[in-house]
Amino acid sequence: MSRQHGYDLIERIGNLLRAEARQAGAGHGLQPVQLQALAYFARANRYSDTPAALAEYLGVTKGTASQTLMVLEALGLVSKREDKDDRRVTRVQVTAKGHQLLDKLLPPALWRNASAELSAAAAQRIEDELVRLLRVLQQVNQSRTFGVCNTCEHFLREGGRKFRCGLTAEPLSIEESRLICREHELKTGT
Amino acid sequence: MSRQHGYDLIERIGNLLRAEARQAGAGHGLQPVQLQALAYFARANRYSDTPAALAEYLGVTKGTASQTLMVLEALGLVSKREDKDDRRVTRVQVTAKGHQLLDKLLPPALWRNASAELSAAAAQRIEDELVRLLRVLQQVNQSRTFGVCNTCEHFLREGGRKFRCGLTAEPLSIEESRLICREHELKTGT
DNA sequence: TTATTATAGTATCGAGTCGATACTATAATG
DNA sequence: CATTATAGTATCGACTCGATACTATAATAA
Repeated sequence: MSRQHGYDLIERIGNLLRAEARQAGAGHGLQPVQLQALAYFARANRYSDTPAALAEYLGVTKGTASQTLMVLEALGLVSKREDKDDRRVTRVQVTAKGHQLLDKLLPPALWRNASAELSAAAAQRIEDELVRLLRVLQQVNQSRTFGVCNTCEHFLREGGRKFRCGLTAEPLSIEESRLICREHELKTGT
Repeated sequence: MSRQHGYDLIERIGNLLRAEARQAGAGHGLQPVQLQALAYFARANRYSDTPAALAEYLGVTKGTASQTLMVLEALGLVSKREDKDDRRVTRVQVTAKGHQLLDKLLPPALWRNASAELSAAAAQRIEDELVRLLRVLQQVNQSRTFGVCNTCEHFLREGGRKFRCGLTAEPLSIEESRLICREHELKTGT
């Protein structure tokens, strides 16, 4: 019935959620971008917990990403440490305080309430279509997918509960296999 | 397959499109928000072409909306005029230059290319689910829907090609009935 | 009528985003 | 060992955006 185009719809939805995220974060002195960055590191695996990866994920320059991180660090929501092997890289962890805040703020109340209004089936349909849309966009944009490790082209099952990354050849824990990875690639033929 | 949650998906999609919109507008000295505002006025009907309506649409304060408009006016993309009946209100029109720019920039190339990759049926499925999601969000948020006039609860067909708004009692042209309206309300039982 | 209150919009300020540029430090490559 | 690439930071300027205060006009109440 509605004659709105897809792009307008996405814009509308984005505006509503952004306004909500702004309000949610404002109470704790956080901008929407900062909240997104915090959420990213809470779900990033060991190949993806760096400022450079955040910049790619958010689609901003590394300078901007660096600034965002400085704010989060000053607030005690994340901590940094130097990588042992490559002393150029900095690794970022979410602190207990950061995790606590995330649990409280994300997803925002509007989203939670909206989800409650939907049947499980309806929510699943929406999610399925969103996944399709995202994949096409990423494919066209040739951007990294930042998918979950165990859905990756490089993910190997070595029998039982043993997993390995085919790209780095390193073994992976179950927990690790559920985090998002910068090197994630869509399985061919999916 | 994917274990990402709906909210993360929306965030990802939003980031990709926002980065694209930023790039598109940057070449013409426009910020993403300014482009959105311009697009809004290009599709706003006569009840909705004011700074206050823009503020509601974008979810920002009227001060912010006013500033955004000042930029667009300085660039010659919109023009303002006083309302005849209520001298407090300002009406905003997109200039020829503004329309020209919009045609060039929106929807952004990424979206156009992605659409080209999808079958008509797949695109329709995505759009349908986006509409559902948006409606639930608006319902929960109790925000205005900003829908197209002829999908409104107040829209009246008076036989043939004659239409009328049941809220203001004014007659509507066919063209007008295709624009978005600040007073739009979802039909009950849809 | 006249006071009060509500609404539309602008002006101004400060905190923050974000891109651009330049820079340092380390690693990889020739 | 020189060159080049990469990770990250520092700094600056243009801009967003909320908060607050303000003006002008309209609607409402006394």
